[in-house]
Amino acid sequence: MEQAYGEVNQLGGVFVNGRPLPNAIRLRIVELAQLGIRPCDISRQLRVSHGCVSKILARYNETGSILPGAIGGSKPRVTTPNVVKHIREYKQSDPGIFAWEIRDRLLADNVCDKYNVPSVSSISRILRNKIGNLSQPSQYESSKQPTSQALPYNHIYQYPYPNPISPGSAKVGSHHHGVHMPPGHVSIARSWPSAHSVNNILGIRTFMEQTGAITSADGAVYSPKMEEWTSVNRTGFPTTQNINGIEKSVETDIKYPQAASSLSTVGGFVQACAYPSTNQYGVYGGPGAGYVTPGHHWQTQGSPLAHHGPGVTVHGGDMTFKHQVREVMNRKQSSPIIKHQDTLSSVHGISIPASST
DNA sequence: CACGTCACGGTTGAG
DNA sequence: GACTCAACCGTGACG
Repeated sequence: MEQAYGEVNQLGGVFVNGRPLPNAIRLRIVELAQLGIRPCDISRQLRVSHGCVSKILARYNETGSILPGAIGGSKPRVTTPNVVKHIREYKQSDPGIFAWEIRDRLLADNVCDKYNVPSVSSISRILRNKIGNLSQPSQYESSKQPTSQALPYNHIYQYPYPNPISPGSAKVGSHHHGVHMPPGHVSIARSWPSAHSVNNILGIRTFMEQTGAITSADGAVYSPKMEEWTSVNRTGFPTTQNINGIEKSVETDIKYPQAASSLSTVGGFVQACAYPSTNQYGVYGGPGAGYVTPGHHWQTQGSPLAHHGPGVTVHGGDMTFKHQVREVMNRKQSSPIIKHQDTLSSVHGISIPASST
């Protein structure tokens, strides 16, 4: 498996079908764009299809994240037992109620929020399938926990991005000026899992990422496998609350040798990524490097990245770092929401482990 | 020519 | 443990 090297696209770039580009590349795309380089040129330079460049940039502009979305898994269901219960209640109290009215009520009663409220069609289905016969006395004895409901995931789900931290603020301003803005500060990627993942792990992930990236960069010392970031992807979200999750993820292995290698410099940037790029097999690894810098160094411009932020050049101590990271995470955990500042600082921290300490 | 969009074939991971 | 299914991916092509 590990050998599963990718395919080569028309531009000569290597990619793995079905898998996201390495964060390093994604990052690079964003950075170059911020430097004013046109997407078509970025595409050629990095040898990534323009469709992909377009997509990544669009997402970045929209969410502030360079990270790929959460792949696989199931989206948490919105039709939790509690929601169904409420629907049933509404229907019982008003048999003629319309699905859309139920939807509104769910929102009004805070049974759901706009992010997890079932669609009208879902409600209709529920009415049809689960509540077909209203007559049936719900033995759900009422219950009243209006909001809190048992939505295991819900709460998580709730704020896809609402987190101020993220996308909104950050991203927006940033992209145009390549200035000091970290291209991708942390932010959440998409709305669902990702969001969560980030959510608590925000800092964490960020870290990991960096770690990862960096690590890989250094490759030298350790053989870093980016397992770290691995599952973070979505795993994070359910697990979120605990490092456990993380730890867990860590366990999962992934080999992502050095996708980021060339980007070593980018290290700092990685922060951009709210969370790891899922697992990318070594696939990119081998070729990766090559692929990243296929012919020419994209660093053409004098490695913009490098200049970029805070001490970008970090690749500090891989593993070591990891550990640190973990710890940090622990700490960070408390403050799931790390504003970029924090993030940044952390970033700095990266270069200067001190922060973590 | 640049770029947004989307079908396609693919992977992933929760359930 | 195999399977399902919905989510995401990047490419490549179209407009």
